[in-house]
Amino acid sequence: MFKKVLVSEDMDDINKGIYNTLKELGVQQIVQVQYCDDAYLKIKKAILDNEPYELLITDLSFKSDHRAQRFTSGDMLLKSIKQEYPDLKAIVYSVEDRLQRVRTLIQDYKVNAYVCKSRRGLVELTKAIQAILIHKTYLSPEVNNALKPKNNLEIEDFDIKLLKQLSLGLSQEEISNYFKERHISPSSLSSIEKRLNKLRIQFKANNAIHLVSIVKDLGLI
Amino acid sequence: MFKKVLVSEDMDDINKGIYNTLKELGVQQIVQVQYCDDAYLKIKKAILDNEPYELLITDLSFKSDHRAQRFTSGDMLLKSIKQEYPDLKAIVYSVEDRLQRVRTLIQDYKVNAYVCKSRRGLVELTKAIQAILIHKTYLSPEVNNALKPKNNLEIEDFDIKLLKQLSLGLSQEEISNYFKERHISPSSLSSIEKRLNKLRIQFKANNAIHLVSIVKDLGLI
DNA sequence: TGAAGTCTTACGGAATTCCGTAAGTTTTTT
DNA sequence: AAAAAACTTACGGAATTCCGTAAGACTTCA
Repeated sequence: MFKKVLVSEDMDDINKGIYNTLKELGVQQIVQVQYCDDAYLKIKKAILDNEPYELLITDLSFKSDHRAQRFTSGDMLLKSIKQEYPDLKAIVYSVEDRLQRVRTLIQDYKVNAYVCKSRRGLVELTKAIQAILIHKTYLSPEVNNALKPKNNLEIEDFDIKLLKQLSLGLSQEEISNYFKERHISPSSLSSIEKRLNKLRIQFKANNAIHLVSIVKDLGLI
Repeated sequence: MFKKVLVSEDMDDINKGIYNTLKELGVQQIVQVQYCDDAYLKIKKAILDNEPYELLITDLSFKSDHRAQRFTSGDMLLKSIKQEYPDLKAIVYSVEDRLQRVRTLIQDYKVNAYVCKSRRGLVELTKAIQAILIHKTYLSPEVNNALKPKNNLEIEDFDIKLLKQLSLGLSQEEISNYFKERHISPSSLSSIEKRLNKLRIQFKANNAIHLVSIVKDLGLI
């Protein structure tokens, strides 16, 4: 378990929750700040003192007040920190769930986990920490599909249905009608084509026959 | 076991073998004739006497001699007999192994078994009799595929190769070239098409995709 | 809200498959 | 050796699939 953790979060009550969670996880040294600038300075200082933080947990949005700040948001803090100290693990803990923002943080800033503040937020935070301990990134369920569309195969239930009917000998037009009858969307011939084309690319199949052959071997249908 | 059996066969030594075999099987009454005409008359007579034969075993080819005959071959005899008395069981016991002739006898004349005279001919004959007793038709191994091409799968090595390449994503034209390179015949696009069409019909597949799906499920490829 | 992105649908042309017909070859049968 | 059957190949048109473009609806983003 991490020994020294920095928490950057301006809301007192939330800070309390995080603190308790970290204590329960066995974190010995927990430092909390309410401004991003403070977080930045503490991280710098700790490194100079040769007692670096192992993990940063930060919110994204901070209420602005009379104090003028260099970093007004968690994004900016993370960008700088991760550039200077790529090895420092970082978790975003925020209500923000816009997928593109999540994507930027994970892919560009190399944040290690993204946890949405929600009813189960602290549980998710625990999972995130445990994931990072074994060098994995973690996304709470609300934003779990932020990365998938780009990289991975996002084989939906729909795709399985589609491939299944295809393997049963229906033509693309018949599948279209089949879906229309059952009010499964999308159902147009054009969409069927498009989806199959996507699947062909994903599975590196030369044609529909090859595609069905591959997914049968994979046990998908 | 059959009680009353008629054997129509013009070679003495073979007659002897059949006789012994039938005796061993427990057939009580065995009548042997050397002309098809005699066989026909005996069958007629027995029915009139209300003591009909239960089984006819006949050769196909008979040496012609001075006696003019109405039926010069077993085929003709069987055709007439089966037309008049469809219930009388009949076994052809012949050296003939041309598949088409076998097919005609079984499918058109409704002969119950076809046994090739060979080294193991009498063993096969025994099997045939036992099969007929449980109302099954029997074909000795030499001609066992006489019926299969029509009904069943006569899946050749070629077909497997073809289906395999198809499942690997090659177009029919690519398969054609693939076969040409490897001197596998037939290799023309037209032949590939024709063969696949035959396979589709055999496996009741709607299209090539369906076909590959089916043969994969069957474990053929 | 306006802009950007995604999803669904439509359309058209090229490529491929599907299917019947038929000619030329080879094998089988008589 | 001639006839019949089966096999291979070719050809042409219809149907289907493949593939790029694009418009309209909806969602997400700033």
